[in-house]
Amino acid sequence: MDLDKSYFEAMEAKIPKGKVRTRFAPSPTGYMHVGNLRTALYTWLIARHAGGTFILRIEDTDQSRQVEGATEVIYRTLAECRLDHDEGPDLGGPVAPYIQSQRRDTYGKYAHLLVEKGHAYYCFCEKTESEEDSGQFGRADDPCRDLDPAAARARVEAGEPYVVRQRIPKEGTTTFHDAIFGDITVENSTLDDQVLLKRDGLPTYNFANVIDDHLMGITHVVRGSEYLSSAPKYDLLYQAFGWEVPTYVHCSPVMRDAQNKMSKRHGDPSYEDLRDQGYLTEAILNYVALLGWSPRGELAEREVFSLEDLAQAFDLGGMSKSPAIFDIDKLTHFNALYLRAMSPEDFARAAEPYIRQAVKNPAIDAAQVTALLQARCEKLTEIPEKVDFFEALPDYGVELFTNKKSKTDPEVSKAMLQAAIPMLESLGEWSQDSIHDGLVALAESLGVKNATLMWPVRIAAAGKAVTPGGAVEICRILGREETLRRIRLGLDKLA
RNA sequence: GGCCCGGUGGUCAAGCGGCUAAGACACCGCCCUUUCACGGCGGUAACACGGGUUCGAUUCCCGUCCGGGUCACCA
Repeated sequence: MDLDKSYFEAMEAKIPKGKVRTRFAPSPTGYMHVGNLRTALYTWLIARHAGGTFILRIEDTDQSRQVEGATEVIYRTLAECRLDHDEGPDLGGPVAPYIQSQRRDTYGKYAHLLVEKGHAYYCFCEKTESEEDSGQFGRADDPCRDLDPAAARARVEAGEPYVVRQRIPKEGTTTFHDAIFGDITVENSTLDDQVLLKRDGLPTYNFANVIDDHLMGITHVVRGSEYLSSAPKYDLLYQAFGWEVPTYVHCSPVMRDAQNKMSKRHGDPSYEDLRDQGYLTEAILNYVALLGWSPRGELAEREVFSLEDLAQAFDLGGMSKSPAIFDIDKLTHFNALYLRAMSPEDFARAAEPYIRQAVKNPAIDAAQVTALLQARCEKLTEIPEKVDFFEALPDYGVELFTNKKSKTDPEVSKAMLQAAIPMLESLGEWSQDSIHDGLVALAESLGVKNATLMWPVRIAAAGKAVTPGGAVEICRILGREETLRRIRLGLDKLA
């Protein structure tokens, strides 16, 4: 083993100091689920709130689980969500490389260093079945633990396969601190001599994490609470190296229901799935931020936060210890809020493609349609089905002409439509106001309520019971000719 | 099963020894109205249970129950 002191000194020298540094460290699975996104968001928020540095690190130490195009999904998602990183595989940085598979030598060196220090040992056992039959204790009494160091080193140098295991004290307790869970103390006897360096020379997740977080100068380690129980072993590792322990921030999981986490396996949506379902990135981030974190003090009642607002308001004290169930209805509500908050121009730009998906006829003015839609849709993807009647009159039944509230039935409707035709034909200009005034005046002269006339006109014009906009808007958009054609068609049905 | 963590309405949650226990989503009414929405107003609905500590517990402690996590040469 060459334990070149200067190597470690050089590594230490590169570590940036004095600023908050956080890292999002996904393993490339090709799927960015909501829990992942939330972890990335919180990690980013901690950095930005403090004016610190946000780092992207790819954890690909599992040779058997590589997924094609997986890192692209990560880059894409972070970029779309505007969770920009300052250092990473693509950008480089002072502590490059940022891909674990490219840091292999480093882990090996530190593993051997730890053996040298006596806090780890070489293990030549085939597999770890001994844990099974060691009774009460989850930990094996690994025979290699007490091998003579010199003898063990000789076997390693002779090329015998080995793993490096952490030497956990048999006695005593270890207490570690988490920013949201507080102090947690465990008996060392419940901790096992975990593998640090695998037989293939690559580090385990736990080891690589500690090494990288230290060497990259990470000050806040944000991760899922499933790592809570391995955290004491991390502290022991930091102690063994004589390193400063970073602040741990363990996040409770995002659940699909009371007992299951969100997962790809269950078909739960990833960020990109949600986006494809018509959810706005800002709405997703806003909602996800509030799943497990809530503002406190005077902000306690506020729910709408832009990314910038979040960066300013975010604090670890507002984080929840218990799991949160993902509620698509509430996300939908946020989406509707964001849709309505858009300027009419922005909304029109976003909505037009969806309108054109259903309405090809260039005579239909998409801009006029979007104006009707803004207060009426929760997701952009529901637009096509709402506006398809502009393209083609649906085949509808006469029962639609019956509405008890506006006192209309087929008989009344027939009279209304018959009266409407000459009026609409003689209208000077075809505008919102002229149609509206004409119809209202007609209702008055006929001695009926506006609704009694409007209902059949709208039904005849649209061919469906529920429409965005009323009779006037629909007629205006359809144009005089098409409106009259549809009303005559309605009359045919009523004949 | 051992160890660790958690437990306020269906959901997200505020609360951090004294409150008629916020707010939001969903749901249900009413108003507005040219259908549906939007908007406005109102309503149903919660401190898991049992012991302590205390003048006083949702809040602090213990136990029970329930839920989650973890016990890999996966992350």
